[in-house]
Amino acid sequence: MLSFRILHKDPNSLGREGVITTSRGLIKTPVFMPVGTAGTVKAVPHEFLEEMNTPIILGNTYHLYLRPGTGIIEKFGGLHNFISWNRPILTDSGGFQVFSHRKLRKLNENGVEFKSHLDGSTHFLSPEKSIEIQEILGSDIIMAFDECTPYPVSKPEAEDSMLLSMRWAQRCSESWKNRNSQTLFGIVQGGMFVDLRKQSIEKLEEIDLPGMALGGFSVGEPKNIMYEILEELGGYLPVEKPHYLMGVGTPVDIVQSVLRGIDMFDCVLPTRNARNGMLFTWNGPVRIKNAIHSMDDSPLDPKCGCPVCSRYSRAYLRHLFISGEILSYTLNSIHNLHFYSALMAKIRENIKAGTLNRFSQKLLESYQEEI
RNA sequence: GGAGGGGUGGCAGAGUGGUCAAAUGCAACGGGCUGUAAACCCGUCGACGUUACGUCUACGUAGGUUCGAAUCCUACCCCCUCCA
Repeated sequence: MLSFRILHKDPNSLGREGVITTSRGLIKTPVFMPVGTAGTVKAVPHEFLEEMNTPIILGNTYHLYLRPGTGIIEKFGGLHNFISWNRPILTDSGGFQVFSHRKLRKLNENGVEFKSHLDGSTHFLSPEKSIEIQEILGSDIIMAFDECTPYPVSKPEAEDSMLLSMRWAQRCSESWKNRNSQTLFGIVQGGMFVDLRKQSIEKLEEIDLPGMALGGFSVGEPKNIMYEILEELGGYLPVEKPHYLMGVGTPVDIVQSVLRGIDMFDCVLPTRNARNGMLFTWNGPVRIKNAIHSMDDSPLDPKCGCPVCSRYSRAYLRHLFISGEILSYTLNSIHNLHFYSALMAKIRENIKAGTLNRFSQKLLESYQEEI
């Protein structure tokens, strides 16, 4: 069971501040959900996620199904018990792997045959199978199995793909059994075509799932296309349901999307970039391996209250990264996730205060991006 | 004292007459990463000219052979191994 309540609306935009209630805890929105594909937010112990008030993390159906396999997770009574995380979990359906592993799979009306990237074995994922796996995982929010459309695609291709995803969403809904303990979100597709996207929203509204996700963005399209489409879709999404923009994004992407009515985000960026030495600060990105930091005894971000910034110098963080020390990945990830967590808290405060536009402007200056 | 092996770009290490400003790895420097096949990937890396490209200086030192030398010859300097 999941309920969504909007507490405040930004007077100057479609931004909303609210709360999602699940049986495993509250989720203040707008929220950023760290990605923990294989049952771990890479390099970060759960304790740190809890300390920085991470309300919910992601898991991935495809990856967990391949390894460790549903048998093991079922024996533990679900993913929460297996990984020892008792806050909410959202699992992606495997739809993103239809995109990211597109050279290793064959798609037909019934579903997708994947050739495992681990051992070459073949596995068939259908809407029903994805839901069945997600029921075994026991995640609080489960996602419809969709085809994440690549970019670029022609309009007919985008339409076919969207209609397929909508038929699959219907099948997901029909096979969704644990309606009391798990909540199913539908996923809007339609490539970069606004009319297809609107059509997709309408079809999902007919199925009437409790949450509305937008998929198929940040797949290589030019920077501003997504903002423009969100702009058009903002007023079109069902107001009373949470809006989840999948796989997005940069700090600027997130604020820009909140302004256009998005409530939920996930992205590998803070964790992957952390492991690759790119750190987010309130003054913009820092590439910690750059020579300029080699003697710098100041903290990564003096405005950041995270355990890393309160204790370690830039010079030390650089040394750890350059040396390939394991601790580097952990400290960098903790910092970046803390930054994202603080970013979302600020976004919520600014919605309450009606100052989200000003906040957005400030962030743009730090990240020197153009809208 | 005798016998043998070797000195190549920051390091390791290929190359043994022209296609060599010199493979490859590491280091260094810069960049990328958006529902995670990512502790990954890409670029630069002798100097000078913005770049295509050109010029110059370079494979221990000094000479030589050759149209042409990191590669062949001579001398010298240094290092390593084995034997006494």
